[in-house]
Parts: sequence; structure tokens; C-alpha cells
Amino acid sequence: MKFKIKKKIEGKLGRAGKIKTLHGTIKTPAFVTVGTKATVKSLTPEQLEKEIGAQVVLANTYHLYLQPGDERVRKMGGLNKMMNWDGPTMTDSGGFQVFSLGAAFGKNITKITKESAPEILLEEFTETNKKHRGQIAENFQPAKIDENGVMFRSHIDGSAHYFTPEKSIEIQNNIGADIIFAFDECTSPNESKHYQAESLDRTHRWAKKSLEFHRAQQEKFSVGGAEKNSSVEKGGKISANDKNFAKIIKNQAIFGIVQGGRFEDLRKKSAQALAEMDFDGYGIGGSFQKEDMVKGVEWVNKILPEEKPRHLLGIGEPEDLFMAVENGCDLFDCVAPTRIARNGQVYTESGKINLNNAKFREDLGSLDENCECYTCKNYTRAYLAHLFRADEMLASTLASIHNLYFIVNLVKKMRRAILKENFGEFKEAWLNTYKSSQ
RNA sequence: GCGUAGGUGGCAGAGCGGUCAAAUGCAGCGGACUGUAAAUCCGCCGGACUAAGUCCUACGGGGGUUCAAAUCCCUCCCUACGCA
Repeated sequence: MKFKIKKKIEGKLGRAGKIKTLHGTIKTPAFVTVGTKATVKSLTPEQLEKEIGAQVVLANTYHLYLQPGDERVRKMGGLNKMMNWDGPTMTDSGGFQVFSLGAAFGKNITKITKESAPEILLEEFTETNKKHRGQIAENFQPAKIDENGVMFRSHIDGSAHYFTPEKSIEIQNNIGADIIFAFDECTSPNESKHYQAESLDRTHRWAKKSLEFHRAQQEKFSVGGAEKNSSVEKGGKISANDKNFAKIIKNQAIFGIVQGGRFEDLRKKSAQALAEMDFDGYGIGGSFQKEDMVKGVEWVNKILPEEKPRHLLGIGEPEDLFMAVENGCDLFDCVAPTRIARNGQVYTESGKINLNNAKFREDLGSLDENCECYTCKNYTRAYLAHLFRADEMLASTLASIHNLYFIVNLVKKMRRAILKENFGEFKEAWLNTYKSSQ
């Protein structure tokens, strides 16, 4: 993987550049589409590429390990081949599941908190979650952390699985994405500073282990290439797939992940510690308070090496993307566009609208007035409103096409603005319209 | 005409003397969703008053029994099935 900066935003940390991978080039800043289980929900790769113009897909280590199993992914020729996606790919390490299946499990907690958010009545939410999320037994906690790793209980069948940094990397090697992440702990925003600090040190130790293990794997595959491949060592023949994997892993980049919650000293310490390790790029993870996410990003990006790409994990909403691009992030992924789409909400230039609202039942306009996407060119709000009410699958597909097009192209526009040196004006104008009618 | 089973909120359908403005599901209305436990979840859903609450009108119509009736009795109307 190679990263090149083409242009910077004057007086800011933001930049436009290019990341070259085995499966193609990513023009940054870029929005990464999320395909957790090796599919961007409700979309075909062809729609992703042609209708949306997506550049990258991010899949998930934990999910693909559970099903179909990373060995099977490898047998199917790796992530790209398996899902018929030709472009660049990434995998998240399972670090987010430490949070979502751990501290956040059964509670109504998200990694983004808002100043205005009311106190959460934990017990109430736990009760409702038990009721509605099925099979889960009393006090069931699917993720438990210790110094060496995390014990996950499968959310599918309850079986126990132990992830170490090495295990996560090994799985990610088998999945074969272009960019992989070190195993980390995404901490809950509700944790004390004491816990955040403790967890941070552990995440740094895991980062080092992840990096060392990955480099060793690459070494194994580069010296003598496919001959050193494990299946060959067992006496097998060198298959085309083994050769292909040798190439993939040799080129597989690894990003370290910065944590530290919303604490300045911890964020800076984390950026410093990771910058000292020779990662190919960096992820910025963990929880934020919406209002001061800017500061968090700034603290970190001032320290991380400029010449390496930075991925802001799990963000976001349009306003977050402007903030992050301006402050030096190159990649973003977020489930929001596809998730809210499946739930009936779509982006428009003037804010989000909910197609389940009665007022759209006879609205013959397109989802967003000036949008050029496939959905907007061919369908009305009224039709989508009907599809959602009728519980038709096409509703998800059409809304997802629109939302991803909207976000992917918004970031592309930001890139163009950087190249044209008018990012500031573009941001201001865009956000004015977006906010004004919310 | 006779027999049997029924008539409950927009629909389906519980309840069979008090704890019933009435379970549950659907429909309806609104909200949430930020490295996907997610085609998910939450709230409201007879009427009036800002809310805890208070009052009003309600389980086919009418009449009764009872301190108390969606629930028991009588009668009428209607529906389904069976028999003439």
C-alpha cells in the first residue's frame, strides 16, 4: 500500500491524496462503505460500483470468523473474490465488538454521546433489550476482556471464542483484505478515566503484538513466497489460491488504532505511542462526545505522522465528515447511511427525512431534489413510502443506494473542494443549507 | 321456521361478576439509529383537560338481577354453519 498527498487545506490538517492498494486506488478523502458480513446490506457490488461510485468496502473479522469462517473465506479465494468486489477492501479487527458485545451489550449505549442526552436508565433498557433481542439469558455478557485478549460468546449460538491480537491478525490474513486493523478495545463513553487509561495501555500492547505478528506473517510469505505457505508446509501442492494469498498478505497494510476516549492526555499519549510503531496507517477509534469530537481528532492528527493515511472509524454524519476531513482524516466508514436507509430515513440537502411519515405518502417528488442517484432519477418519495409500509425489500435497496450515493459523493465533493482550494467555502455553504431546514 | 355457535376498540382476537378504558398481534401516528447483536428498537394509540391524575362515553340495541355487569337473566336485531 502506498499513500501520497496531493494537496493540503491551507492552515488546516486536511488533505487530499491517493492510496494505492493491490485492488486499486482510493482517492482520499473517501467514504468507506460498510459490508460487515462481506456484503453491503441489500446491495450488489455492481450497484456499489456503478450506481454509487463506492471505492472501498470494509468487512468485519469477528463476523466473518463466525460465519462462514475465515478458513472458508480463504478457500473461496479471499474477501474480494468471494463477494465479487474488485476494488480495495479493509477489515475491522473485532475491536468494535469488544464494545458492542461487551460494555454496550443489552444497554442503550452508543459510542457517540451527546451533551443534551438524558441520563440513561440502565436497568430499564437492559430489561427491554432482554425482552426484544431474543435468546439471551440472564446476565449474559458476550465479551469479556483480559490482558491477553477477549472471550467472545457468539451472538449466533452462544459458543465461546477467544480473540488475541495474533488471532485477529491471523483471521484477517485469511480474509485477505488490502488493509487490516490492529486488535483494540473500543471503550465505552461511560467508562471512568481510570479504566480508559488502563485499557489504553492494553490496547497499545495489543497494537504492538498485532503489528509484530503481521510483519512476521508477511515475512513468512515474502521469503520464498508461496512455498512457505502453511498448506505447503503440510505437504500439499502450491495452489493458485496459495500463490494469490502470498501476494495479498505481502501487500496487506496494517493500521494501528488510537484510543483514549475524550481525554486529551490519553488521546495524545495514544497517538504518540502508535506513531512510534511502524504501522502503514492509523485508525482513530473509540468513543466521543459529539460536541467535542473535533478536539479529539485534532489532538491526534497533529501527532500522527503526516505521510500516513488516517481512518476515522465509524463516523459519520455529514457534519462529522466535514469536521474530520478538515482536520486531517482520509478515510471514514459508517453504518449510518445503510442502517437508517433500511429504517426508512434518507439524507437530503436540507436534512434527513423519514419516509415512514404520513406526509410522504403522496409526495411525488424525488427523495432529494437535486440528487442524481439511480433512486432519485427513477422513483418518487410516495413509492418509497409505499415500499417501506409494505415491508418490501426494494425499499432498503433503493434507500441504501440513495444514502450511500449521497454520503460517498459528499466526501468526493470535499476532495474536489480541497483540490480547488475552496474547502472552507464549500463546507460553510453546504452545512448552512443542511442545517437550516432541520 | 328450527337448531347450534357467535356479536368486544380501525381490523383480527383474548377476557366470561369487581384488580377492565379492556391482554396480544396487525394497522395507524411519532421518535431513535455514527469501526452493524439491526429489513432493528422505543413511545403513543376511545374522548376532554398541560402531566401524575381527574372526569366523560364505551364490549350489537333495549330491559333486568347485583353494592358492582364486557362477563348472569329476558327480549329484539344481526352474522356463520347445519336441518327443514
